[in-house]
Amino acid sequence: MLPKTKDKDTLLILQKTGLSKTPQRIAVLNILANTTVPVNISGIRDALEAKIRINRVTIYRILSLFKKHMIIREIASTGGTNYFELATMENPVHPHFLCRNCAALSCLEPLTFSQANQWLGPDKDYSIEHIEINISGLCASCRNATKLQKRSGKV
Amino acid sequence: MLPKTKDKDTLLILQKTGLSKTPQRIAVLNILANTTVPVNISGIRDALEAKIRINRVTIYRILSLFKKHMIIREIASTGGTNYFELATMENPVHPHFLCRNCAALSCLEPLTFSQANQWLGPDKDYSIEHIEINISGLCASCRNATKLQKRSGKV
DNA sequence: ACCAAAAATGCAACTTCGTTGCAATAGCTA
DNA sequence: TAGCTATTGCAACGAAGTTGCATTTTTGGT
Repeated sequence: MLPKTKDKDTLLILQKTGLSKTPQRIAVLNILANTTVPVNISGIRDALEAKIRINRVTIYRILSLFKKHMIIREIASTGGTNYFELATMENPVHPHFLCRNCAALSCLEPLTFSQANQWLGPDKDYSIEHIEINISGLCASCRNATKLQKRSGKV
Repeated sequence: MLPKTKDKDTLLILQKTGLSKTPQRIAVLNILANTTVPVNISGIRDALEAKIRINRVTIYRILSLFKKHMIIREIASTGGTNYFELATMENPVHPHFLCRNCAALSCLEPLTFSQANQWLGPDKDYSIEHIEINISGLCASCRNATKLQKRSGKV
């Protein structure tokens, strides 16, 4: 994942995004910036517990705010617990590896599809058992609906 | 997804897997076999409501049983609601498209990584905004731990 | 530095989700 | 069909996530 980020940098992220610099937001962002692996909500709560008094509702609100502003990415995983990671230019979208035994989620090297073939080569340090590809965006009908709305001036 | 499956076929699936043919299991399997898109739990509950009296706990148990026996696959999606689809040889692992507007999940053609490059070509019927790749299996340390356990005869 | 407006947080309550233990019921085999 | 075993239903529980509202904190202008 990312190299360790200084607290100063996380303040900059908030500033650039135009979000107010509250202690809670800084704390959450610091956790995401200084972890080597993506963290899920309970991991974030645990990490915060030692550092700051924060309501669990606030964590949810901060995470969805960060996600909305694309400061962080959410990583889906079967079983319901999703993970979060910092979304910076130095940390582009990349595959993840979820161990079915210890449930640890680790980051793999970013790869283009053309690289993927050779990348999925012989002996990697994981036993790959399942590859899941999820693509999202707008389906045809929603895209058309959006266009129509724009034409007619609706929001 | 799959072509419509006859009720007879779903009975065969249970039989081949060695699971008892209860009305509840047949009903759940029929829903998964006769949908054109993957369904999430609430979709399954809605579809079942009209057909059979079934406890919600039973649905969870049946789904995890089916998953354990690899009759179905679980598809992760950000936001927490996961989807399920039939896992047959005619329906191999394939990418999915999640519309961020209507939340409909549809199936894309199965593709090898080497095909992916050209497949992600110019005008598709989706606006692709995000590609998520999740790979799972065993990480190095868990794999080694498993080996050690096997050697020493532990389960 | 201070003050007012706006924004963010905390709190309480609520809904939904998923799980577990146990009793009742239904499926399977002889 | 009788009896054993597996499955389902039920009740209860804990965790997850959301919402409305009161309180506190940021922010920006003076």
